[in-house]
Order: sequence, then structure tokens, then C-alpha cells
Amino acid sequence: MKSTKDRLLEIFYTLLQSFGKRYWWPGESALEIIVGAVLTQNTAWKNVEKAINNLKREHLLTVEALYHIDTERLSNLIMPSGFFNIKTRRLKNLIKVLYEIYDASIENLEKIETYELRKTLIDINGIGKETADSILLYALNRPVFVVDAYTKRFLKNHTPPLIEEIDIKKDSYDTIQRFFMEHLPQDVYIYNEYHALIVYLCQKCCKKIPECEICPIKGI
DNA sequence: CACCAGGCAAGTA
DNA sequence: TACTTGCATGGT
Repeated sequence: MKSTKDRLLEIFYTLLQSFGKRYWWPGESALEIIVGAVLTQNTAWKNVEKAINNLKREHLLTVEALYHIDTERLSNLIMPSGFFNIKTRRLKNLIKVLYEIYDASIENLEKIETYELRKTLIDINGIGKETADSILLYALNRPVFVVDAYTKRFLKNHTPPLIEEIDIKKDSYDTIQRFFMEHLPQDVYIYNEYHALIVYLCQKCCKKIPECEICPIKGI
């Protein structure tokens, strides 16, 4: 009987071999990833790209520019990503911390201990656990596992079960995160690729469950 | 036409 | 603690 740790790793390497590296997170800078993390809340990535491109075209992807930009102008630029009024507020809240506390320098974030930084991020109105962890992992390369709707769907659909279903149902972000982190090496590369592969898997074939014939990890 | 997408906060019971 | 709702565009 395989251990849960062995199964999780086997699933990882099988997904990696089947689908290849996902190259997450798309973005040319840490700030672009941070901004994208807010814009993609409950939103298709395709729409986020339009918003990001709007900001890039206007050379607004700097902490200074986003701090000083007029609220209405920012709303118009990020409109394609939806929820633009609330996302403008959320971006401003986040940028305000980066500008006023961290002196507009992403590099100053490097000095902060991971879980202290996580708490700081979550304390910002508009930044929840998933957004904070996405920033930590994908923008700042911290070994933090990101849990999202796909992760829950993956756990819920996978057979044989990896974790008791009862733990998946409620608001179980911390439980699921702990599950992955306690059963996997604490490794930024693995966390990065694993989350991206789960998303790809769900977008590719999880929708066909329970009879997904092309699922490469069936039975593991 | 309906439904969903790489969430979160605020309100209610 | 556990549900429910508003937020909004764009693709299928």
C-alpha cells in the first residue's frame, strides 16, 4: 500500500510528464504578478490579460504610478477583468501598503519572514488567503502551497480519495493547504508547478468526471 | 438564453 | 461557525 506522500509525488510527476511545465505565473515582474493576483479573483485569466495589457501600455505597472493614479482612470483600465470598482479599491489598498510601508520597493518584501508577510497581506482589505498565497509563491518565491477552487475539485473528484471528503466541504483552506505541505517536500518549484498542473488538469479533463477517460492520474 | 471564471467581504442566522 | 449575496466583464 502506497503512502499518501508517495501518491502525491507520483501524481505530481505523472501530471508533469503528461502536460509538461506550465510556466506559472505569466508576468515579467513581481509587481505584474501581484497585480494579476488581485485582478484574477473569480475571473477568467483571459480577461485579466486585457486589463494588464492596458496598464502596461500606459506604463502604469510601477508602485509609484499605481499609487498616484486617479481612481476613475484605474477603473477604466482594468474594466475588462470585471468587478472593476471593487478591484480598484483592492489594488489601491495593496499598493498603499507597498508604497507607504515598504517604500515602493518590492525588494523590501524579501526581508520579511514568510508568515509575517502573509499576515500583513491578509490584513489588507481585499486580500484573502488565496490571493496572499499566490503573491507569496508566484511573486516572491516563498514555499507556500496555493489552494483554490480547482484544488478542492481535484481532491473531491480524485479516486481513490487522498483526503477525507468531510474536510473538503466547508471553508477548509488551511486544512487542505496543510495537507499538501505536510505530505510534500517544502519546495517552491514543486508547489509552483503542482498548483498550475492541477488547474490545467481541471480545465482539461476534470469537467468530464466521473468518467474522464484521458485523465493521466486515474487510480493513483 | 444561461452559466461560469485562477475570491473576498459583509451581512444574516 | 456556516450560509448567502453583491460585485461585472467576456467567453462558451
